Formats: sequence, structure tokens, C-alpha cells
Amino acid sequence: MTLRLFDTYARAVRDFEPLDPSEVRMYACGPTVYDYAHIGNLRTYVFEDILRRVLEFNGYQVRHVMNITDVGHLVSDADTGEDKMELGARRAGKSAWEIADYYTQEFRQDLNRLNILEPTIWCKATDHIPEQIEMIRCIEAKGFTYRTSDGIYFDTSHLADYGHLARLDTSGLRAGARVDKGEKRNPTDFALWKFSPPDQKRQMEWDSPWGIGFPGWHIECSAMSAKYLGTFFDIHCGGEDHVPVHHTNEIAQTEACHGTRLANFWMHGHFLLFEQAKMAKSAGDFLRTQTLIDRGYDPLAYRYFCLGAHYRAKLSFTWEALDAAATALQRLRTTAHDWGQPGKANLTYVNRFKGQINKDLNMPRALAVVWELVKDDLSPSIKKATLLQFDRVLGLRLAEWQPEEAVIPREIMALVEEREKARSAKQWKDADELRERVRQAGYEIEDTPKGPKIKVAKQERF
RNA sequence: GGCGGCGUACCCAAGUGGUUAAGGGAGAGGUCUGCAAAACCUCGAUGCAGCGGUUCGAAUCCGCUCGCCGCCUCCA
Repeated sequence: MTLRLFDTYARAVRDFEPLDPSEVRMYACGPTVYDYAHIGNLRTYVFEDILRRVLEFNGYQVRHVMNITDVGHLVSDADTGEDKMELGARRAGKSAWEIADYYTQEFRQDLNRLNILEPTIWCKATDHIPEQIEMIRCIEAKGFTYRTSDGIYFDTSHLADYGHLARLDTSGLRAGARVDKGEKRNPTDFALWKFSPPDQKRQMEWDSPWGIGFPGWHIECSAMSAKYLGTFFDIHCGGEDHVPVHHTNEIAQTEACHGTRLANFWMHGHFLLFEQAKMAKSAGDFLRTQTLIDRGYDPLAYRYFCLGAHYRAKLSFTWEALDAAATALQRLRTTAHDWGQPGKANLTYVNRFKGQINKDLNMPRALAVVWELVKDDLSPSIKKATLLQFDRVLGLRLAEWQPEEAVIPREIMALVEEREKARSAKQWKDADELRERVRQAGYEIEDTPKGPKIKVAKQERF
């Protein structure tokens, strides 16, 4: 069964064939660690995680590289703004290095909460300054650079097919219409190396053949991916917003230096919408995994929610939809738990599931197969084993889930016992009154053949 | 202004030319229960923003209209 993936470069779904049969090499653009990640950012990492798991499900070994951008990402892409790291540091009254460490750890916690597998290799931009300088020298030697008063720039007019990934119509771009072009020769030119301001000592700066300064944003990905994956690898992915600038420029740099378009497949996750607009850090509502936890949600409910939509479609976040996901996930967990020990997986179902995930990661359809399995009258042990196979891709931690043993306060237990006495005496009115008192205290009584079960009442969320 | 995309039931969302328009949640009815809850069963869009067109056949292709969003500014 062939794995088919959408390639932004070709604007088409293509059969996936690894360049090297022994290992699939993928690079995913990581975070700029100057602030927390919001759940919109994290949707893209969920998509990349699914991609990786689907590759592994297909039997490939995956070398997954992710960068940490801890320098050089300017506030404005006109290459004129302040470095986000320096800005974040000043705002927090800490050093840029401390800020980077802090938000890197927070990001890794987010990944863990969403059961996103960590990359095989993490790489920080600041750990690879020599590699970046070397690549800029390479680009310079091939004649693609020029110098301005504030840095070394890439001359995009030297590349005949610059912007192909984004289908950029460079002649139609209105130079300087919204952004001051500065000393740039072409509106699409971008900085490879920025000089430190002459009157100012930056926290992050390095010596280079061109002067003291720091690398531009795009060069780190080209340089580090070349180091860890080679100059032409299988898949490069990121958010859809990276298509027109960041990935376009990565390709330009690599084409100039190595003569390849960097990756065989370019894949992009689409935005999460919140109140009909893309979730943005600038807008007030900035939801994080911690926000969800504070509201009483398991972060994996958000993961399940993401699986309900195709990665190449915008997804509207609503609390009602997250509730739906949380409920569905909980049902899946309890049902699977009740199935007991896994036996042998059902191959027909596994193949149907695989058919969906291999169709450009059609997770909504894959979930439909999941629910069909749940309702099927196969034996519980077969269903359990089959579902656990699915979970290698779904990543919902279904195998390790256990019903929560809530700690019930003694006074609540006393009320429950009292109610049991009333019930055995068939004093229904008293029993119902006691149930109500327990509910007022925030607990629900569920009568089962084995006696009453007490749970923490579901929170009202609105 | 230019370019790209979207509009499917109460909510989220598959489906992109051909059997009865996936799935989840909510809701309604039912089974069970002293009552509830949970669970299970059943139901749910004769229609896919609107209007035209192409076709034996369209949610799916084309045109127009309306509404929304993204990119061209930092951005997952």
C-alpha cells in the first residue's frame, strides 16, 4: 500500500519513496524560543508528529531533526526589526540565553503533554554559528551575496526560479509598498548575516569574516539540515506561513550553495482558527496547553481534536468542539480499558486504517475506522490489539490509561454510606436527598451492581 | 490593490463526478435503573452559501453573486 503525501513544491499528492531505503530523513522547523507556544503553533507539531508516526507505521526508520531558533529571528522580516530573543530577554529582565533555555524547556513540556515524539536530533542555532558562517561563505563564493551597511544579503534576482515553492510572482510584488526596502536591491532579498549595531553590544553576537554580528533567520535551517540530513533529504515541513518567505529562502540558499532544492517533499500544516481568525500571539486570546489544563482538559483531548480535521484544512477551535473531543477520547479510553488484554490484531481493520493514513494522512477517516472497530462485534481482545496498533499513529496513550481513583473525602463517604442504608431500607426520598447533598459537594454517585462509585462531578466550563 | 483558500446538520469535520452525503460531540426517543448516571440501541442534512451552466449524472467541474479567512508585515 503506497504512502501518498501532498508536496507543496509540486502542488500535488505524490507517491512517497524514500531517497535512502534504510532511513527517511525529515526536518521540521522548530520554535523561536522567545515566548510560550500556543495551541495554534502546536497544531503544526501534532501534524508533524502524525507524519512521523505514519512513516514509522509504514516500516521506515525516521531521522527527525528539529531546530531551536534562539537567535536572529527579527521582529520584522524586512530585516530591520529587533531580534526576538533580545526583545524577549529585555521584557523579562533576563539574559537572552536564559530566555532561550526557559522557553525551550516549556516547549518540550508541551510536546510531551501532547504525546508528540521528540525529534531524533535537536539543534540550536547558536550551537551552529560556524556551520552557518561556512554556508554563507559558500553562497558568497558562488556570487549570490552583496553587502550593505547593516549586513550581508542574498540577491534573489540571481536565481531564475526564486520563489517557485510559493509560486511567487516577483514582478507583481510591490517593492516597498508596506515595508521599507532599505538598501536591499530586490524586495525579496534577505539577510544572511547582520552586523551588530556599531554603538551597541548585543547579548548574542559572534565574529565572522564580515564583521561582528549574528546570522539571519533562514540560514540556520539550511546549514543545520545539511549537517544532519545532507543537502537533499526526504521531507521538510512546517507551518503554512513558512511557504512564501522562510522556506522559499531556505531553498534559495541551498540552491545557491549546493544546487539542490533541499527536500524531496515540502509539507505544511494549516492554521488553527480561533473566533474566525488565525490564532496569533498578538491577539489577546492566546491559548496554551497550560490554559487547557487550567480549564480541566487533558491536553490529549486537544490532540484528539486536531485529529478530527485534515492537516491541510483550517481548523476552527471552539470550546464546544474541544468538549466533543474530550468526551470522545474518554469514551475510547474507558471502552478500550474494559476490553482487557490484547490478543491478535485484525488485519482487515489494520489495512483499512493504513489505507486512510497513507492517503495524505487522512486522520478524520482513520478515526471513523476507529469508531467502526469500537462498534464491531469482534472479540474484545482482537479489538484491543487492533486499536493499540492504531494508537501507534494516533498517539493517544490508550495502552497506559487507567481509570482515575479519585480520593473521596471522608465526609462524602459518610454521606454515601448513609444513602446506602436509606436505599436498603427503600427510603427513596432520603436517598435522593443524600445524592443531592453529595452532588452539591461536587461529587456524583453512580450505582453499580458492585455498589456505589463516586466520581468528581464534571465541571461546568462556561 | 494583487495572489491563494474556504463556506457541508446545533458544534467540530470527512467526502472533490456515479450505490442510501463518513465519523465524533450535542440533542430527541428507547432499553436498563427505585430514581439517576454510565452503557447500549434507534433517529437525525431529499440536501452540501445563493443563482445559473456543463453532464446521462455535481457538494464535487465552469461562471456570477454574497459571506468569511490567509499571504503580500512577525507568524505554526
